[in-house]
Amino acid sequence: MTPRVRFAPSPTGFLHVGGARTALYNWLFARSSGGTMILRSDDTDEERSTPEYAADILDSMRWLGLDWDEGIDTGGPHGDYRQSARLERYRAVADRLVEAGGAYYSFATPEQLDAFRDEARAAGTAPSYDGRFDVDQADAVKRIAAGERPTIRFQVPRPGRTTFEDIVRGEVSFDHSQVDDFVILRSDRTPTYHLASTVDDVDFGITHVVRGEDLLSSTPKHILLTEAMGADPARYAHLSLLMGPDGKKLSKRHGHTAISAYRDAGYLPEALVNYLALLGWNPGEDATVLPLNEMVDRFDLTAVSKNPAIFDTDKLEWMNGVYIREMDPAEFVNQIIASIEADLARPLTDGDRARLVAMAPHVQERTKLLTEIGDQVAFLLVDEVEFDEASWAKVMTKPGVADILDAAGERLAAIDDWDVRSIEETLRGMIADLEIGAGKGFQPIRVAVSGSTVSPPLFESLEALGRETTLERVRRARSLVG
RNA sequence: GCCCCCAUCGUCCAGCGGCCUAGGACUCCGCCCUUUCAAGGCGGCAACGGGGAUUCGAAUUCCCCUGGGGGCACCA
Repeated sequence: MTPRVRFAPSPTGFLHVGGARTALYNWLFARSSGGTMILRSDDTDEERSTPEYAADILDSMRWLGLDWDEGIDTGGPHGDYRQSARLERYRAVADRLVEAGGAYYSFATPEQLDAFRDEARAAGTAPSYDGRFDVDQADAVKRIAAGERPTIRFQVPRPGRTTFEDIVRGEVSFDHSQVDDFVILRSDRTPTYHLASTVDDVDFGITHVVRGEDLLSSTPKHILLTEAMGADPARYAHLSLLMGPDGKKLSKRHGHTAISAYRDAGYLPEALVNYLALLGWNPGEDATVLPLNEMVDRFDLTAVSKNPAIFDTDKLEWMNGVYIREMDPAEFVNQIIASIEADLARPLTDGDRARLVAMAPHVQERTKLLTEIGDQVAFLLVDEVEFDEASWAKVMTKPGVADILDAAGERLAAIDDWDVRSIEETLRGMIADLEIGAGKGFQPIRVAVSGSTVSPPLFESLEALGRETTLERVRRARSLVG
């Protein structure tokens, strides 16, 4: 039997890094085992679900390069893969369970339940509801006819115990005294997560449930429900959760955790996916940077780490730099032109484009985030440079700067062919004649043309800038030096 | 409170009874290269939470403690 796995996000929020990692592990498992990847929408919470979140999840999945064989948008043999479209099915399962005696109408009030839980807690026993307020099912029909709206609860066999072999954790066991008679159908006859999710897993033939560890203690419920439906439970693999830098569960408090926020911050999907994969799995042979297709070859669900992992942006940033450097140069140019036009909110002139194209390879080498490119190349696109205060103070107030700028202006003006080679030759000749070092001789020119002590390589920058602009900027800086 | 999971450098991962004076990557710090900044090269700092037990021998097995995480809803 070929594996069938699913990623089943709830459209009550953006796709965040934790969810994306779960999706990725499901995807890697499917692709490495010749299995089927299914994308489902667990949207039974009408209140909190929104179309915007649903769209964000799809967009983010696609952006990351994670596709699916069946599911929302793509369809498949099981019809609609959104739970909101399958409500009748869940009701039918719940009703049949009541008929078969595996579930019961519950009229227990919230007050009763609260009181019971408080007492249990105080007594040091498990606060799991065991049906004690619903012993009498005989008049359930009458009460319903009279207008009461009960929930339907699953009857957990007690005493009892559910034990299963988790693929990443090994044997896990829960005593049924810890498992409450959980609600499967609410009083408004909408299904709870436990019901909808389990029914779908059974109906869709899911063989492996790969999900977050937060669902580990709900697993007995899902196994019990599956068995009550007369089906064989899937294999379960519970992934440890992702934490913030403070060791706490990753949340909005740690800043943006949405995948789309990383896209906007200038990360490459390849880098994000690579980094996420390494959070809890190691491909062996000290491999760190490896593309999705190579991960597929090496992926092994049983080798996934049990430790919770901290989402650490330092390493992600480094990896992003690696992927940027590995990018196809032409693709890099396209990316930066698009992103800079978006920043400037205007189309680039032909001259701007030419300058960017010339500079691109040198920028590509020193970029960690796509979003920082704008600053690096700003000097190529403005009419007049703005001088960074610290840079000016550091180099332009030194003695001899005026002479250096004068000499540079003079010699650069005399160049016949304005290219890197002659620019370098000229300026090196200048510092030799002036008997000064490269640092002392070149930094004033750098600040004059770029506004900062930090810039892409000098000779290449001058070439890209063009003779006129270069000379103009050297003159202006010279006049400001006094 | 009850239950479940986890425990190696600051972080992510190797290690699955002797090969460990614990390895790699990120970060950080030096040095080299160098026109700045990066990149790259070389080097360095840095960890088996504690206590028992098993064993000739434990990072590796078992138990307890401690610590961290998760769950205990008519949310998912």
